[in-house]
Amino acid sequence: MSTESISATTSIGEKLRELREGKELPLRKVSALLDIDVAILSKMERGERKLTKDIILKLAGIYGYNADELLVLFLSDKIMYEIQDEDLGEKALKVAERRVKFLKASKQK
Amino acid sequence: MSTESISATTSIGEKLRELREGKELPLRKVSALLDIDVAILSKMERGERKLTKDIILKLAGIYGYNADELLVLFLSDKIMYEIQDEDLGEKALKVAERRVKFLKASKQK
DNA sequence: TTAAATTTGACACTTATTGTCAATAGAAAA
DNA sequence: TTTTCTATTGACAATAAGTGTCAAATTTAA
Repeated sequence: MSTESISATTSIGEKLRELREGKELPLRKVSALLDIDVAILSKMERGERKLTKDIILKLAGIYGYNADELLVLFLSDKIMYEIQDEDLGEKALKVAERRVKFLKASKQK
Repeated sequence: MSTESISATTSIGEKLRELREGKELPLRKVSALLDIDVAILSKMERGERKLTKDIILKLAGIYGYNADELLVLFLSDKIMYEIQDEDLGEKALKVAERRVKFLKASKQK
């Protein structure tokens, strides 16, 4: 999966809302499928409640959308939250990349 | 500040411990300067308690060490925590980078 | 205006995080 | 070894943060 197609401006919540509206499904129906309160799903789509990997995977199934792309968006949201308005955010991302690559290289033996 | 010199294997806690031991300062003295319990500082260095930006800045002052480098390490630790063992971590980092760059470009007008 | 959909806020509940402290363990010096 | 300094551990209560549930209020569409 490439990441180039993923928007730089859309959060995971917004994306999920777009997908739901694209399928013309009301919160009511989707929340029933997920077996959660309609208020919670509403808040998740608007970023007021935390999403979980589990919910994302279920929604990918419901909307017939690529799960990995949603998970990448989800993870990048969490990353964005950590670096927020920090000036050093970009540098921290570069260091994290180096560390991830290092870990990956360490694991494959 | 460049990030190339920052280790891919050292966490912020380990780094702070190295710095403290390099200066041969006991936890007791440093925690007194920070006005926190010695147990908390011990746990922070070993990653059992969360560090804060505030503490990091104070420690940079105490150890006479570059604050930005420590903050980058601190932020990258938090990022690493979010992506943990996720296969998609690296892709999420790339998306986050694009988003940060986009935000930066939006702000400068 | 009705009806459906969504949002909002209050609530009780659980879980996480916090600072404080004392006991334990470890290391180094005497 | 005994003493002393240092560091770690775990328990505790207090606070903060996150959770699901619900009903009322608002918005949207028919």
